[in-house]
Amino acid sequence: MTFGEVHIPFWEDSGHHRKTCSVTGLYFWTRDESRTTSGDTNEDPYTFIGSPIIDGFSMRGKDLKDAMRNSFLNYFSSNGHTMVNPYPVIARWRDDIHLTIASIADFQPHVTSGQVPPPANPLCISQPCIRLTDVAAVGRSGRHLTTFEMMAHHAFNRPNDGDVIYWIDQCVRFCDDMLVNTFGINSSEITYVENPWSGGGNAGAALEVIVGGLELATLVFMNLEEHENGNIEIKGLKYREMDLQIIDTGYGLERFCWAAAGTPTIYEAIYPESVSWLKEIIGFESMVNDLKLEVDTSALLSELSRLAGILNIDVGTDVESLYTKLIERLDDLDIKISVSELKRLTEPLSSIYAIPDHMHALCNMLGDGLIPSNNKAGYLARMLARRVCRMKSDLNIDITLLELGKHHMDNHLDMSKFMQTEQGILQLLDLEELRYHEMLRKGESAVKTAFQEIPRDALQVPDEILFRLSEERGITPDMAISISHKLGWDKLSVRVGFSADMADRNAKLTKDAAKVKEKSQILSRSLEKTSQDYYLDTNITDFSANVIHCEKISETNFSSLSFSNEVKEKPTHIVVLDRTLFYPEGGGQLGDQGLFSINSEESIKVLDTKIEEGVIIHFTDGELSTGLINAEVNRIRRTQLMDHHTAVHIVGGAARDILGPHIRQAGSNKGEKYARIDLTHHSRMSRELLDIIEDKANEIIQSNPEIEKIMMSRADADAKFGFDIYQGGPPKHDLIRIIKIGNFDTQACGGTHHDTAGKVGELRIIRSSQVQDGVERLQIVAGDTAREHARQQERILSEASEILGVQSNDLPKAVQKFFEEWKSQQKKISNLEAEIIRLRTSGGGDEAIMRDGIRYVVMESNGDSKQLMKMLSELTRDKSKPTLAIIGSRDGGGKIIVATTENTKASENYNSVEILNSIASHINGGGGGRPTFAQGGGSNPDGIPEALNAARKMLDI
RNA sequence: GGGCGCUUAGCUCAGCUUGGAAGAGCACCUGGUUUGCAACCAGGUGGCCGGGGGUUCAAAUCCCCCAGCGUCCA
Repeated sequence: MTFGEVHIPFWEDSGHHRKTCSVTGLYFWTRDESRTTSGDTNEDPYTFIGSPIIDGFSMRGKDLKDAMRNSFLNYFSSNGHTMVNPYPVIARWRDDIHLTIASIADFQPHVTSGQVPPPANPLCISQPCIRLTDVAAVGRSGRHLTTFEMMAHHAFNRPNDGDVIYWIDQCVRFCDDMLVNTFGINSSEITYVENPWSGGGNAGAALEVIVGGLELATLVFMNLEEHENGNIEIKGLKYREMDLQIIDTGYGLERFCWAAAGTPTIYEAIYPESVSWLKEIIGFESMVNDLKLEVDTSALLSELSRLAGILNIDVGTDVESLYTKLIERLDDLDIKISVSELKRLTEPLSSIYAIPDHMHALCNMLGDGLIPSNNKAGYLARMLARRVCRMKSDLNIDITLLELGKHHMDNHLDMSKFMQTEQGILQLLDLEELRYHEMLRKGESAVKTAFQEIPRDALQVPDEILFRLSEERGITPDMAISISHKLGWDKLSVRVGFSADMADRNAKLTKDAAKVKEKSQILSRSLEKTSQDYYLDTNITDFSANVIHCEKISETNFSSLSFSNEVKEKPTHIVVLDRTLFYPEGGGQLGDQGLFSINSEESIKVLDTKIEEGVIIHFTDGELSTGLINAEVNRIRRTQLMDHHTAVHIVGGAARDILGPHIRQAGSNKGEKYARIDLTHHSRMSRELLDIIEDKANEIIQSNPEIEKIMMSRADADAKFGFDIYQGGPPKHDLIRIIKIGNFDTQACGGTHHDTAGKVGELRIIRSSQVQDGVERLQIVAGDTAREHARQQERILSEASEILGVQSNDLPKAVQKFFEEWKSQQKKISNLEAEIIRLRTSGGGDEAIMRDGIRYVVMESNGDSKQLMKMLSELTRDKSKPTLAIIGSRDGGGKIIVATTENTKASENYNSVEILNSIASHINGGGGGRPTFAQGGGSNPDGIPEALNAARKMLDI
């Protein structure tokens, strides 16, 4: 049997036949012996539109989804599966993806790798998912969505341990039974297509479940993992069997709804309220009537949806060829319509369909506490918000993003399940629309500048200009063209195929940028994991332990290491012990420092501590031989690190209490001198706000709650505290350490903490800055450092006020006064200088010589080149006095300026640049400029008189 | 995580490619015009050209570092 084939007893028991699809060549199983195609080919149009294939679901929208979901979950619950609550759509437990893209993503990588047991086995779930890869096709194809719920039943088997829940046969039996007996689907219309799946390092046989031309579900039997010595080859990669066999299924909730509703598109089945609301607002009916089409629009739409479903065209990037093909197929069906008519009908519709879908994704993301940003997951939310804003303006509707959000939440969402409040989501939507309009406003002048070289009657814009506007300013080609029409380039259009090229360009840029970072090893050989004794009692700092390994740090190894700026000396050796109290850098907390005693007199310094695969590595300034040693962690530094780490948790909790549930830690750093915490928030924080948070944090410290340190399994922690505890990053172990500070803050954290919050003493938030849009960084000092910081501030104040001879309180006023005086005096000086120049040049002075109607001025002066220029312009301004002026100054290495009065005999006879170049050698310099105005300088100021003499000689004066 | 761009007068922005006297519009002030308002005309005030370093005789302009802001892709 080759990989991918599925032979199970169920096929025979139920009268299935294995056949080859006449279109795709894939094998499929069916009860209908006369069937020739697998069901999901371009010869299998949707059969359920207008005649539903799932009975008994007459409702629409949210009610329909709820009922469908319940039926599914009930079926599996009553068949031995434990129902598991859905996970957030923001995949914070993973560091490889931002969004939950499938139900199995909930259990990756910890459960699928076998490291952590599943929360239940077998289980069923309906997981909201967001996939943005086909975002451009949403609304156009009739079936694409960015947000959907993946209903699933999962089983995790360990056949080697004799622990098998169920495998392929039972899985298909469940599926078939449910489709036929719960959803009333005609059994002869179901096909199971053998189409093996591989991706993300795993692979397995799989069946696509197709009914009525629509793929309702996929059943994946994941039992292979990528391995260099694997004996199974799939698509050029080698795989081997895993210990774990995973039933990974996915049933599209929305597709079930569509199949039950039989509406022209999937959007009408799940978002009927939004679709009709938007249609009403833009007056869709009268718009259609105005088109005076010969055909019935509802029939046309159904036809379009059927066709889009089977046309194998990338709807996202190649809209034009989709239209061309649609017209051809419609013509075959005797529906006569032109491309422009079809577009006028479907373009507004595609937006009407896409808006509720996008709002659904957006509300779900924001509901999970995401803050829109210009980076990472936050950017995805912003992109969706901006797509909606754009569609809104294409439709020319006068409704805010906030109103759309309100309408969507009222009709399609159960807000009680979200962490963010409805008010909070609305505020974020409002902010996003403001930012969008700000971008548009700036975009207008950007287009004006970018297009200034393009003739007004041009038909097209160079690609590069459009690429750059899009990448740097967020102005899509369509937007750029529409702005340009307003500005007077009324014949411009986007060239056909441009968006496809832009997608290619992005793909190429991404590919070029993808560099694999090599993870370098610190240790030259593998060692036993070190016993992490610092967790036993964070207050003990003296201990003895056995040295089990010591090596010199090679130059190449050193260059791949990075140390914090608190590591002042260059380490020479690394030392590994069997047990240690030294905390290794991790979770944003810097590594411990201290001493290793060789004997009662000699010791070496521990400069930093890191961890690699469970082995704790001490970086020292000397060598140790194996055997027992005494060691001591720098107690003052450790205490300070604990002050800072505990303070960071407290500030996070205080900020969440004051600003709302969307406040999350996006990163942190705790050193000896200060700590910082990055918090997700949509706006900049004022000093007043920081003060409020600071007060709250100090209140928490004063109330002195106990700091609990709880060890528990990953599954228990997830169940008890939810995913908010993983603020420091995705968890990497099965056993998790929870730090719980009263009721103020609970986090999974490996750092060292005090036993009670009061030990921190006091904390100050000394400044805030923005790391990226939507992330605010707070700098914190706590404990002794807080006091030291206050002292330093006072020193700065008193020193500054001493210089000005005022009291500290009067400092701002005094500085203001001095600054203003300084400015006005600068002004006065420059006016006086101008006056001097006028006086020196008005009369022509002794330096002036008249000859042949030209005034020659050759003189030395004071001042920098700016002042000289002023002088020269005074001298050569008057056209009635043709002048050649040469002025030199010893300022700044020597300056010479040569000028002639423009359009006069002087400028005709003399070239300033030539004169300058011929005399500049005397000051070891050079220069240049225009023929009537040249300036230069050099490095030999004392050469000025010689240079001027040379000029006089040359001019013969 | 990877790019790209922007920062110039109180505001909105040109100028940077190719180094050589800091610009426009709006706002503001003065004068003119007008019954008044709006508008208009003439003149004027207002700039560490984000910060720091470098190259150069000379940097808003070229190079490097930092900061703030924006934007695209994953």
